[in-house]
Amino acid sequence: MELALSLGDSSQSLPPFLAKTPPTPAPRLDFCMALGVGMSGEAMKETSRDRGSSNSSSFLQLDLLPFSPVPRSCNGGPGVDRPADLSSPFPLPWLVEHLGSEPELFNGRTKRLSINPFAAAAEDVDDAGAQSSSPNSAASSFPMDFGIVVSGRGRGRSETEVDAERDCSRGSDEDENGSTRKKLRLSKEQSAFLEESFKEQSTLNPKQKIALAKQLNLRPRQVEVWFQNRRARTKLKQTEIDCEYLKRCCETLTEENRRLQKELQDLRALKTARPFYMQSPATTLTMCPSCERSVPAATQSAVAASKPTTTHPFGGGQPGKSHRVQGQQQEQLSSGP
DNA sequence: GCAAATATCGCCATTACATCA
DNA sequence: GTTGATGTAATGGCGATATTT
Repeated sequence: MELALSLGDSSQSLPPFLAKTPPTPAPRLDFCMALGVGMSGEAMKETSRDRGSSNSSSFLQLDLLPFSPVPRSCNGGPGVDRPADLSSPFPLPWLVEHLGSEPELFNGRTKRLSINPFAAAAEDVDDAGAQSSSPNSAASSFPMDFGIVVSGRGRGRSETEVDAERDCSRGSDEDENGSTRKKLRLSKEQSAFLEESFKEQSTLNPKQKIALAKQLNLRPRQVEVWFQNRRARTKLKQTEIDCEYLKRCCETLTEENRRLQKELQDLRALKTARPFYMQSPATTLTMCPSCERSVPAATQSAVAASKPTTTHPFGGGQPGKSHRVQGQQQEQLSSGP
């Protein structure tokens, strides 16, 4: 599954695969999301390691969040409101970029596919950002002090450097100034956009992460962490729902058990009062599927005779769901107090 | 072809911080 | 102004998987 984010007039400047969807009635500036579907989770994982299959997906364009932020730092520079992507015939450069791309070489050999596209993307993003992005730009639409710390992973950088960078981004408690990094809260717009992205897909491949981070003026690691925490919240909520459901099931079963115990007690009392009733050979009890009460087969057959289409003594339920209780209940009834 | 080493990713538990009552 | 509760960004560890050596 592919998720592409683009900023600008959703009715224009779309690649051919996006042109399938009806354009918005009136041109306007907003976020566009291109979502490639038709791929399983495993396939998606696979795709994240091999971006070459992007063009086999079908895409769906979504218009999202007209209030979504338009980081000025992502566009052509000070005073330019439209992002650079708008001028491109393909507003989803990272998507187009890998249509038919070949595995790249690193130091004379093929690098891991999971690294290369990411590296290339990071480089591209970095390149784009280098000329347009000002990490701590005061002109940013976000009331935050985030910088795009999209690193230059990829060609020309060693894996050690890449690793050190990830470790740095994952584990460091100190920023470049040596001061303890404060916890930063995402703006409502950023959270809303991430939420919309999460609704479309709960995991991101490296390129989507980069693209999303660029759109939101966040570090890719922040996007990654947000999705991880969001998945955890979803799971927790689902666990609570499941727990509640099981609790209700338990209560129902407890009540049912209580009812059956009482019924058994009644039957035993009945046996004591009318012992001849139990002298008949192997009485067959049938469980009513709707009311779940056991009834003697005599009653059942009498009713069944009048309603030949069902074995239900009360005229309801399905024959196949009736529970025939033989022997065991007979024993239970016989071994009463 | 196989095993060890390495890289990457997601999940999880936990911490740390911001916000609110 | 202080405090405790709550929400959530961020961290570190671990296992699974893929790739490289």
